[in-house]
Amino acid sequence: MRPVPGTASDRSPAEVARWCESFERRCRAAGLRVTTQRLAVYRALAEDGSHPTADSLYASLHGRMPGLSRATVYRILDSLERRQLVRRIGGSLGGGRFDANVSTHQHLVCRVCGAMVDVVLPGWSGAAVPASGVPGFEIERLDVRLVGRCSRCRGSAGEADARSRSRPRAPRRRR
Amino acid sequence: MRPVPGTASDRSPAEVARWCESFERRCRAAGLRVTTQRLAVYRALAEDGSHPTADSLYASLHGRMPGLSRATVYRILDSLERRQLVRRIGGSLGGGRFDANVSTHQHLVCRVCGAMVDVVLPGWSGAAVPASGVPGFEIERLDVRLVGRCSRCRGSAGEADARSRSRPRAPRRRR
DNA sequence: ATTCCTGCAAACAGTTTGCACTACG
DNA sequence: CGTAGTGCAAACTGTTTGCAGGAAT
Repeated sequence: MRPVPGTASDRSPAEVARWCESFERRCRAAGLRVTTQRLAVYRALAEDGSHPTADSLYASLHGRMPGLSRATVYRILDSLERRQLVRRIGGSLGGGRFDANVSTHQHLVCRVCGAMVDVVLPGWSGAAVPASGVPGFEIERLDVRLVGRCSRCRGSAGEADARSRSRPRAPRRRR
Repeated sequence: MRPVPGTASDRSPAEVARWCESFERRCRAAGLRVTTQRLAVYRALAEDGSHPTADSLYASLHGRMPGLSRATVYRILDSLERRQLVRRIGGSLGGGRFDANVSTHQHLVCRVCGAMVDVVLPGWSGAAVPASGVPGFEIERLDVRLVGRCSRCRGSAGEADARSRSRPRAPRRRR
């Protein structure tokens, strides 16, 4: 799979360290066993602020952990998301993406290259909205994306959107 | 593919008629040929307020139009989205979903069953936000989802989320 | 008549599963 | 030592593509 764009966005080591320190505890509290694989996947996700996909995480880990299987990465991310230890971000663009940042925040999404960065808009906490009279619906959280073009993509004339970029691919077998 | 939940939400015939009437004109204006298939796909999407997937639309059309191919539905939706005649809604839940309603609005998403309904929160126009100081990012639109549980799913104890529901499936081939 | 569009089937990409085995607790 | 977790490979779902024939302008 192609790497997720915006890979340059690494998180501050201090923040990563803080998250990883408490991870083992939070894991146990959630009734999850602390395995080498789980730790590795979580750390990789915490360090990578580009909101990588499961496959993308697998690719970056596979070098260091040759035994690691793709299915395990999917299962781990699934288990972590279920216990709210990571967050899954819906994005039509190339499968589900993940975020180790579980505190309230929004996302800036570039429609051209697909880059996605965290942003905090003060006052946009979940509590701000449920007041609006909605049917019998119980709102639990807000999912806000600010879609536009990142500084890099504003320059390049490109009107093509992310989905349409021809991606490098192995030559297609003739039929 | 399984049908998208919340299929009960049909749009008002008046609204559908209005959209369909102008569709042919808007198509030509966008440089798209007006084909039987394009009309059919658009009408089906306009009538279905449940934000169906491409596959789901194909399934509902295939009965009436036996010749229609799945690839065509995908291509049509893609072409329409590019010209902004329909809107693609990113959602981790079961692939891309589409909406014939292209006016500014938000979505209520049930995390249990995946149902998705349009909702208009006054004052949440795109213009409300870009003022917030963001780097070199040019915000073009806001993508807001209110995630929670619909009235139907609040009743049923279910804590399982939509992704985890076992879906009916043909028996798996033994290996 | 020209160009876009469609149907078909195969290829692709992303994700999930059954089963046997490993290792956490 | 019991059970959650893992590796492997195959299967499955959703989507895209090349090509040849067909329809819209």
